[in-house]
Amino acid sequence: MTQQQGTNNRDDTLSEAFWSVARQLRRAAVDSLAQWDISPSQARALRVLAHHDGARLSELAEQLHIAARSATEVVDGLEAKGLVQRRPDPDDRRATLVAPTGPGADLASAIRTAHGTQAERLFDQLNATDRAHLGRILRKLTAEPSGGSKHAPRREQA
Amino acid sequence: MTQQQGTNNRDDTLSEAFWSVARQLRRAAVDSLAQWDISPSQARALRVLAHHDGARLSELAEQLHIAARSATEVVDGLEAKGLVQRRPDPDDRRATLVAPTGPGADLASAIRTAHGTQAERLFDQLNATDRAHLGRILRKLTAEPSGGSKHAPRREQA
DNA sequence: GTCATATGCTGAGGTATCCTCAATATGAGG
DNA sequence: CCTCATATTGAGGATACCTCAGCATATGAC
Repeated sequence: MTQQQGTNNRDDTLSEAFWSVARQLRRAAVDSLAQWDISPSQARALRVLAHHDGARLSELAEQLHIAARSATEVVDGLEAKGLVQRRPDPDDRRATLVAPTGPGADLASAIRTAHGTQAERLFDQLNATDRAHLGRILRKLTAEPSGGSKHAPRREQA
Repeated sequence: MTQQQGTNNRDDTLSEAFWSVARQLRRAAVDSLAQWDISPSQARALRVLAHHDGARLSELAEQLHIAARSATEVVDGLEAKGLVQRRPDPDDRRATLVAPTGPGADLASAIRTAHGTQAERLFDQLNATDRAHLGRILRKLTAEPSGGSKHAPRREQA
């Protein structure tokens, strides 16, 4: 159904290209984060936590667009390294607040200072205009999934 | 303190945004490919194979920007579903040619016809201009930066 | 106060992609 | 034949996600 031909032949590679870049990005991230013995997803979580200076696991999950369970996992890793600390939320005893420790905060800024991982370097080859475009477009895409997906980490289950 | 205004650190979220979109893309792909019982990476490989109508494993790996070993794995999966077939390369007995079977080719076109998985739909919310921008930018990024290290064999262990 | 029900976290277990390292087989050139 | 490069794969692992079930707590209804 549908006959969106005409512009079809080339742009079917949009997601292909996207994946290629994603792979590169991942490799670059792994590579440059190796010196701190931290994984990309941990670094991302740490960044969020450092920025908010403490957040609930559920908030973290939401920020990262991952399932709550996955946030637990990431935080486990960070806590094991002593970079963050869990503490009970005084306002809700079900909840757990996670905040960077001293070393965690230091590492967060170290990473930030090092230009947010060399991964960002990948984007340095773009000029300002392109970076702006990319940022704008990506933000447009993240805005909303457009259409209900059953896999989304949303509580939309009957 | 040091004022880091020069390069405008607002773009420190570029890779963040990128990851978010990548995640969405993955979910959308998994979702829409589920009806054919095929995974995203298998679909990608199948597409490449259908396009070339038979390629060596190593060629496939190169096309997909993955390690040869990983290509073996993907092909294993496709072969198990009867979508592709291995056969010895008549020109080089070390090599294996992989080509889509009848059903495999059919599926490849089905997927293509269905607008290359709903994953592409994600990009439909962009107008033509933005899609063009995105495509151009992504291609610029995939064009292997000056880094030179293409995730090649690195047996560097001190 | 006591339910029912919603919410927050995590244990258990699973999937998808990718990787490196070390065989094994073959090809190519001395 | 020997040596070196190349093609594929077995073995084993890492990362980053997920769902489902279970428990603790919160909250609103009665």
